[in-house]
Amino acid sequence: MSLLEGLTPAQRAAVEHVDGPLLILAGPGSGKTRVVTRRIANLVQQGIPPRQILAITFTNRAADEMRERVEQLLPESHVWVSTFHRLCVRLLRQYGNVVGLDSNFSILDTGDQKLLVRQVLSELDFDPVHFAPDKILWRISNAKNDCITPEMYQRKLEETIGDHMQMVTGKVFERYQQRLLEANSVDFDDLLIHTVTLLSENPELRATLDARHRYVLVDEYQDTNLAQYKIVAALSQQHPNLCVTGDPDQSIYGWRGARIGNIFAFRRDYPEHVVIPLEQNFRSTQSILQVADQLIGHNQKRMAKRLVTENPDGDPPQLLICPDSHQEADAVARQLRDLVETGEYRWSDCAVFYRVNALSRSLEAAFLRQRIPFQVATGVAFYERAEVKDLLAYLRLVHNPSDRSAFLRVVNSPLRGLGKTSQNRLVEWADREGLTLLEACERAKEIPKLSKAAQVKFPVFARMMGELSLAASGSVGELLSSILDRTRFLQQWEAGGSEQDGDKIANVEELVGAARSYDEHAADEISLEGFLEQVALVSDVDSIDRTTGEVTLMTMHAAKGLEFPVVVILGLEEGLIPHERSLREQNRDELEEERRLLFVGMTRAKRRLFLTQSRMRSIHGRTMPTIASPFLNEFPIERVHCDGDEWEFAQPWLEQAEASPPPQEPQLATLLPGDLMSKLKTGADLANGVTQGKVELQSGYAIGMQVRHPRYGIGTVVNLQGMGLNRTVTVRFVDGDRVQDFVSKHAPLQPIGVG
DNA sequence: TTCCCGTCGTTTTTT
DNA sequence: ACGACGGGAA
Repeated sequence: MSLLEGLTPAQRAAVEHVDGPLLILAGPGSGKTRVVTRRIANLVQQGIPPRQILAITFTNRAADEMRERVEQLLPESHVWVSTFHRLCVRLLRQYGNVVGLDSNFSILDTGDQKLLVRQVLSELDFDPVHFAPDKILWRISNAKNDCITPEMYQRKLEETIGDHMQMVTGKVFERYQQRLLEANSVDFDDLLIHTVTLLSENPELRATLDARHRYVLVDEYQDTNLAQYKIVAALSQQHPNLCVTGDPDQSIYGWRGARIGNIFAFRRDYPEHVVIPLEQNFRSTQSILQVADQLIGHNQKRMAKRLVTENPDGDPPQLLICPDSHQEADAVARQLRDLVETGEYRWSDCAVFYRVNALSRSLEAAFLRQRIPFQVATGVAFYERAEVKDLLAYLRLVHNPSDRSAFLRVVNSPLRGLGKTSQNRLVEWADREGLTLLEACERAKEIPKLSKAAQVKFPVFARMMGELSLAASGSVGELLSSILDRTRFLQQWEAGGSEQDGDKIANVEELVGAARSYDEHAADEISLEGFLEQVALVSDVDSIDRTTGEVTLMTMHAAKGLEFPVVVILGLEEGLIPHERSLREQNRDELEEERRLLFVGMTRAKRRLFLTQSRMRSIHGRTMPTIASPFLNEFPIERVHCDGDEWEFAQPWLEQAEASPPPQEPQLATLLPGDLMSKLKTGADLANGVTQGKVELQSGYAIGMQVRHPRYGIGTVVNLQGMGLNRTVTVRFVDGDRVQDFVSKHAPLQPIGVG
């Protein structure tokens, strides 16, 4: 098969590009993965050694998909496809000593991080109630994303009038970082910033890696933060064969430091670059694309760009309006069931997205009630269970004996009478003597004021840990079971026999199973490192399996990069979409990010798109009336009232608001150099030409008119609202009490006379 | 040292 | 409404 088969001219140009920097501006559904994988295959066909090609993604899922698709085109090619974080782990395992890390460093999860901040707070004598560890951690993480070191943070603090929280954060940051290094540990952000340091402070190493990875590809470039940007730049200096793909309209990670500007800066950074916009959408129907396009058109900071497709019109998107979240969930379940029962869709074709994870609950309940098979994208949940984390901490401690977080997690779990008091004495003494906690255990007798019992038990614990090793066990699975034996781990719950106890035992067994399957998979390259890395770097989205025949439930963030024939987006309400945090203090950028998020959600849909709005929603346990999302005024949509009669009360939130016209010309000229701008405008003009070709029809409906709908049968027009594009016609159908609004321009209604 | 109970805060999104 | 955390009792 030719690599160029079935491609548009733009796609073909991207696939054929070999040397030099390339920016692919890929709108949703534009066949980006297809183009990127074929381009990789083409590089190899042109004689470039696969080992010189490095593709970087954000999620494991994206990496797996890309790797698989490259393998299909080029079996046994072994192109390196990795996430940013894995890439960094790999570099740091090899060269981390330069930044003070031993190759067996541990990766802390958020729970460990929080605990560490708590410890640091207490060491520094700050009140953890007033200075919430979460918030401090958030600030530290933000600083790290911007490559700000503790010293820089402190210096900045001296120059400005920082608030109290900043001062505390500065102090905690410094000590936190020091503690991490002492424990030979890193947090997620460290993986990136240590790599940045590594590359910037070692010119020869940087040059070596630059030469080794001559062809670098970066997916979702609009979501890179400063650290990631620097890593990519460092690998593309002497050999700037850098290909980045992205779409500014799909930038949804600004809140965690992503800089949408990185994609605009590409031209500045690589003046000899080529830009290829992929604007044709192969995924969605016209009518879905139209609403998404109108929505995103309301963003001010944006490149002028239109979405075009040659796909059929399809069914118009609908807004399901429900009295409360319970009925909302039922309505969604019913809607999906209806679609599946037509035989046109399978459960696995359907997905439900929401802004916050909390919204999945009512849906899960409804799906259980109605016996609809579903899976929720929450992979981390398993690794967050206490018993699982404990066992993993044992592994971490075996692998990295200086891992303090792991030590403190397991030293008294299962309970062995080594409580807080004894632990504190141990830690204090170990710090004074400059020993690791395990070393201190062995010399427990020397610790002042330590109870007799603890003086005996600490060394016993240390001896047990000393006897555990991967070498002795042979495999991770075996190592785990010998940990289970030695610690009598399962005895904690075997006596109980309650349901929760059973769950815990089952979780432990599942982890052992995961370890054994890792052992098999890794074959002769079994390492504790490999297994721990695998579990440390999983994310929610990695757990979803498209082959199980189930409806998928996930956040809109997690949905990026996926597509489904049927998509439902829950909770189009102010405070939810857009999220209330983006509404505070008139933060326009955040509001635009919320709009992009909804845009991402909508553009996942191939054929059917449903939005929902519940008129009541309980938040923090209190049930409150909701306000419709302001975004609903930005595109026309059919409204379906999912409760029987309520519609007749002219509730203000039920009325079709005038859709506000999109602002004339998005202003982005300052961010966007002329060349790129003109190319994009051409595409936009083209798209405009297409839409302008359509003639605006007079609606031709009247109240009382009988109409026929291909799906819902015969009904009566009961209301008309709005003008022009947004003219809607409300029909009450004879069958099943259904009342529905149609955008009259698209309504598949056939007048059959006046009743 | 552990366990139980009451109080408090908590919610964005993720590698 | 729910879970985490802290304080007090066993």
